Amino acid sequence: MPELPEVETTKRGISPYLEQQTVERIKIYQPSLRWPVSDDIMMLQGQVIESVSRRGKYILMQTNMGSAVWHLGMSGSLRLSSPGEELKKHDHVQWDINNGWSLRYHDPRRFGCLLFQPVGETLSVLSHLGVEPLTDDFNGEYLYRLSRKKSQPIKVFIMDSKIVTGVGNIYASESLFKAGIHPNRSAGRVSLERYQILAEHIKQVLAYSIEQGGTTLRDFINADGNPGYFKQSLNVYGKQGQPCTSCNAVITSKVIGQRNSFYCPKCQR
DNA sequence: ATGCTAACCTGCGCGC
DNA sequence: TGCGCGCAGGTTAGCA
Repeated sequence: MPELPEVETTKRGISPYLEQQTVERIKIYQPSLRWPVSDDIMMLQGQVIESVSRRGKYILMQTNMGSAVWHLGMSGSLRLSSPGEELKKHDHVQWDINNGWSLRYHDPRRFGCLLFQPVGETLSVLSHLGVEPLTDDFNGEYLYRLSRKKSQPIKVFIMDSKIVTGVGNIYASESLFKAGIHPNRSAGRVSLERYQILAEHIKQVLAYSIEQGGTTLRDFINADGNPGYFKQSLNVYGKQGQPCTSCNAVITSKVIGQRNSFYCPKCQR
């Protein structure tokens, strides 16, 4: 489920119920996530959540005793539950909040994580991240500069979190389609002009999806977590065998950098 | 330094 | 209905 827009939507949905509230109790039902949930996380019990923020696809909850760093992996979700709600299969972590709500982490595949970050430290998973795609630091010049002499496919390049964080498999395919760039083209052989166009499309597609996700915010607490908002605006993702919306050529799928990739062989060069 | 692969897991949909 | 297979929105560690 989670690409950057879903993570941002989650953050916006839960933060009003968490910020300036006290974490009364933390329950770990399944510590075996991508990395084991450290006992240190228990230090956050009794602490006030000063802020909830997002970095790439990570959600950070800051207190005076340190921060929780969450990642939703492929199948994770963070949502609020009310006291009576029974625990579901794959609910791995629960934080009881002093306002009566509980924060639940649910993740069938357990590719996500909950890490403890001490005050004054930055975990390596965060310190290695590249720029945020929705800031001015992310632009065509930036991509052009970092891609020189890189022979890897451009799709792999823009999905590299050390370069730019938060561009997942769906939006990589979609933005390359909009920019008319073949996903297999060498990153080092794309012009500045085309990188400028690509950067704009990445920003647009992410911002648009966040906007769409925002429409489900009002029922976020009880949301089943699958708004499906992006489905109708997809041009190539999952559309192999179907005609291109622009030129009618057949959309192709191909594994690039271990991930299935979708593109129009005619529009994208 | 850089680049590629394997690995972590469960659920779902499809073909037989 | 049931079973086996392939595939899935992510990302790091580790090896070549």
